[in-house]
Amino acid sequence: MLLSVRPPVGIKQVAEQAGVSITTVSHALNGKGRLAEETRGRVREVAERLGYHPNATARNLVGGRTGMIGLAVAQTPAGHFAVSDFDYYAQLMSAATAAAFDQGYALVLTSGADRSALSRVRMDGAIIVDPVRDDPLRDELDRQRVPVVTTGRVPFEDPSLADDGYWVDNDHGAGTKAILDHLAARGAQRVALLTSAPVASYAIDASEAYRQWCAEHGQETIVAVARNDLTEGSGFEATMRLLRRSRPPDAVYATLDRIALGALLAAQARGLDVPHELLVAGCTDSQAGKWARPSLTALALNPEEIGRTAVTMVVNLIENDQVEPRHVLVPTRILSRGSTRRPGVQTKHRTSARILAEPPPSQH
Amino acid sequence: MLLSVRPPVGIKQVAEQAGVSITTVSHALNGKGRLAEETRGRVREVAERLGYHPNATARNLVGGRTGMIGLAVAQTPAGHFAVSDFDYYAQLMSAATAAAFDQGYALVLTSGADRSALSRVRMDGAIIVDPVRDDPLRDELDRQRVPVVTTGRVPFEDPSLADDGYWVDNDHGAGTKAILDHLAARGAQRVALLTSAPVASYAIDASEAYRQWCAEHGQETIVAVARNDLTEGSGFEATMRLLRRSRPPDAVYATLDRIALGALLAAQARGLDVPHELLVAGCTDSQAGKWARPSLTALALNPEEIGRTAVTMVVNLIENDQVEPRHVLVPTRILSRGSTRRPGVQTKHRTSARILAEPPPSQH
DNA sequence: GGAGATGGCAAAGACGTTTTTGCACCCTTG
DNA sequence: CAAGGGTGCAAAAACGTCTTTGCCATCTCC
Repeated sequence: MLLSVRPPVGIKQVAEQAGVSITTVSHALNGKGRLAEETRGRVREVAERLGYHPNATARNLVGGRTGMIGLAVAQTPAGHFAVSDFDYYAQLMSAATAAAFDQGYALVLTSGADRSALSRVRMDGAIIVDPVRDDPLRDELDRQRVPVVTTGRVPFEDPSLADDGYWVDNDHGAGTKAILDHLAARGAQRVALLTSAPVASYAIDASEAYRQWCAEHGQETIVAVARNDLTEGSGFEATMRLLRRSRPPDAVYATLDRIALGALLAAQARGLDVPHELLVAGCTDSQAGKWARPSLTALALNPEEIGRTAVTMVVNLIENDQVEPRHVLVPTRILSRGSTRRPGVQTKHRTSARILAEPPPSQH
Repeated sequence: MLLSVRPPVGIKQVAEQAGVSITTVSHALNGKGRLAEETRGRVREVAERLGYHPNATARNLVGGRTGMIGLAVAQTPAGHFAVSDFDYYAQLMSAATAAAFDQGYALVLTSGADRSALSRVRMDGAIIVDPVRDDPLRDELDRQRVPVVTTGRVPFEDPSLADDGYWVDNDHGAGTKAILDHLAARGAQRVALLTSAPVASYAIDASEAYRQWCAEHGQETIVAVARNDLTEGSGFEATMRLLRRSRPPDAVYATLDRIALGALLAAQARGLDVPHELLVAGCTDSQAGKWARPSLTALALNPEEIGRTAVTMVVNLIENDQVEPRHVLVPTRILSRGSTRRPGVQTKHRTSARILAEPPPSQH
């Protein structure tokens, strides 16, 4: 193989070859200025022939924009999750990537824990997934006036404080009540809530909605908080605690699919048949839930829509310095599956959440 | 809210505040030049106080590096997959992100189909996952002398042509033979191969290994190629074709987990008990496979290791302009689960693939 | 006490674009 | 035919940093 030290082809080389100035090249290629159409064509052709691509860095330097949107993946005080742990994140990211690309941006993955991310990569905007309070990256972004959209809200301990930043979130309040109704419609008398530590807004919303729903329905609140690792194991353990009570629940709603799957395992370990002796439902659809036996009824969160919306919002903030509305609620829907399937129960449409039937097996 | 138009703090502002020249600031902050330690400290302190972060774009322009590694996600002629479709991709990406971050780089997601990606974002190197032939992005990267590492090799129709680029891949040959041995050890007499169109190297490797194994074991080759969408539906359909044969197979190995899951559905539809009447195994571990009933025996590919290795290789190429070895094979291992569990069968260790038992339920 | 070595710093150039400014030229119009 | 306006293009400035060059002062040594 020849060690050809080919000098990089820049705007200068194109100008030389085309016999024009670099201004003309820039104008011709960017459709600016006043140029003869013939000149434009010629320059374009030379650029093509030379395989010229403008240096993105230089372009960014003068333009002040980088065309990059940071995506800070989830983290908790207990460490940060691998994206692969939850279908939710993967789907959100996948949709966000496509949406960003369509709008002329690229997504750059960054760690939410590391504020140095900003001095490595200049981003025009950022999306923070499931933000926690006092996120150092968020602080840094704010200081640098980099627009931020969060998916899920910053959880405040005082619920009267609302997150007035830009965010897109599910309507977890309505969704939670819908799935509690779903369980009640199938005969649940004592629905327990299986939740995680309130480090993310969805956990807080779900708890709040659960309490309200119980008050409205005159039901005792039965709550178990799963260990922070949020695995099937922690769901298993928390459910076992519930089932050992003197008056155990007859239905369980978990705020995370992996925890709900742990609940299925716990029911199995206790010899309880799901759905006949215990109803189980989870939040967030997942492949695992689809394939579990019984398959897991889930509150689907539509992470693709959330990812797309977040990208659109942050792009608007970048390009127009504003976006309306500041907050977007994405509807949830209930995927009714085996873990809540009881004969002769008609589905009730009680909330805005759409109720969908399970897809046919071959589609799964 | 006050509309404070705060001017961005640059090296100039720091120099002013510290009463020195910008050269001195740059030298102080980067540990270059000959400066009094006291001066360095003072400058550093002023920079900290002002919240100064060097502009990454300008720094890149002069340095010629961007600190970014492109990750081109999978694509096929039939369109590109969502990353979320396969746990494999999500795990690879997740591990690659962490590895890149550890080594001072950030991962930028890009579409493999779009060669314009390069003029948007300048990347120091790129990782292309499951490359196809004549990838336009790859061509463009080569032209621009951007180092590329692929995970999986570029599939050549002529097997005598090897991909001499830089790649990291599983040892699909050894892995395939190991899992075929696994099936044979459980009584399979007629193992069928369920594969996808040979657009990726793993499909080619698996087919080749399968043919060799059949020749060595005097078994007829039984091959079905699944539709290109690579869903459970295509696996279902392809398996049904196999099962309708006059002499149907008694075991099926699928080169993708979703196809294997489709095979489980097909067996169910035909009333065949898995594993007693039909053995099923798939390539690639997934949550769905873990939770399917019976749970799916899988050839685990260790995508995290692949992602990490690819990042390390490309970083070496960027920083040292070379890397040894040019090719890395990551071992596979067999996750033996319900879909191949038959009583009284001892596991045989016949290849380098490690055979692991299924984790306990609560760990899943 | 002068020559050389060393320390501290400022000025200027470079990175590769985009954008602004300005100069010619040609055409129209009264 | 001159004034005004449009057209085509080149030169230069700007983006924010790092790096090189070189000047000046101070020290060290004989």
